[in-house]
Amino acid sequence: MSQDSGVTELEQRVGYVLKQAASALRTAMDATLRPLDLTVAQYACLELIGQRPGLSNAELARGAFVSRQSMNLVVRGLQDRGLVTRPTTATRGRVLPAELTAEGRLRVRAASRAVRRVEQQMLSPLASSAQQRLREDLTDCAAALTNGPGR
Amino acid sequence: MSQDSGVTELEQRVGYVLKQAASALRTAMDATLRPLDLTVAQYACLELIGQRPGLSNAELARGAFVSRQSMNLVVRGLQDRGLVTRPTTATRGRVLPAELTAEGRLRVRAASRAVRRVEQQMLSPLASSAQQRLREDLTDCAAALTNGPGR
DNA sequence: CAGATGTCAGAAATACTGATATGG
DNA sequence: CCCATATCAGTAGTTCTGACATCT
Repeated sequence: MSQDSGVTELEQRVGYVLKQAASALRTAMDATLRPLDLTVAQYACLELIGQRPGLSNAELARGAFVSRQSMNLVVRGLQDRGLVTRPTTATRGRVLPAELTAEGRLRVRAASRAVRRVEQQMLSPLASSAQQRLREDLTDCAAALTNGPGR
Repeated sequence: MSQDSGVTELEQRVGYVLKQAASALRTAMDATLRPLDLTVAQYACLELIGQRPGLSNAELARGAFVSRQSMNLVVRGLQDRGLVTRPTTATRGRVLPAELTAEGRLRVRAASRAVRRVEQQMLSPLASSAQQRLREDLTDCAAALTNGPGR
């Protein structure tokens, strides 16, 4: 390591390794969820609804990092498959809070177990303390980009 | 924190925070590169060619985590803008190795500086040693998913 | 022959933009 | 009035799938 002259190997760039890890995780999740007839977006939607019942479509979209339009299609598909219910009329304001059906709860439990296995495989080279630290550091990094540009 | 019964908060899931960080980085890079008239895919392509001249289109695609078809469109666009050159006939096999033009080198240098600032902002809450550790851990995590499922 | 590559075409999912309407 | 929401429509960029030819 000479003097950090500004030339950084691609594999040493945080952005690159972050993208690499996220891409690998995405591929692994796709493969794991395919036998369960769920896409990653559908799984994320189900998991969100299961953990925070009553979320609006816009909140689901933000939580799953997709557009409102895409999430709208996802929720409709899950409704058609009987995994999600949404009231037809708004009880408060314009929000139509989504909830899991009984089958939806079964499905998300199975999917969650499968995804958890993938996450554990990804974390397998790290010690338990390093795993926890990784979660915290990634959270801090995301917050540093979202909140504090000039603030 | 009671007993870790298998119910994990969404914000504690590695997959979620990883996606969160990657998504925030993507958004920040988009905003940073827009004034330079570059998309993230175009920047990744230029950076790859700059650091490893002579890469084939398929190698570029793998390196940028996109499909060969998408990378093909990206390279063509960069060729039309005079940032990239590719021989019309293959000198060896079927590969048409891409290289940066003089203007391409200028453009990628400016873009690289801008992206590096974003990366530094993302890493700002972390100490120097923690930054290096994060890079290594992410690399290990990606490798754990790519290489070693059952093999 | 197997394997990697470059290329083309169609289908599908997603995102972006703009517009409209409703409710706080 | 301002803002967030839900929804619809059109456009565009990306991926996936399959296919074919070329070269090692």
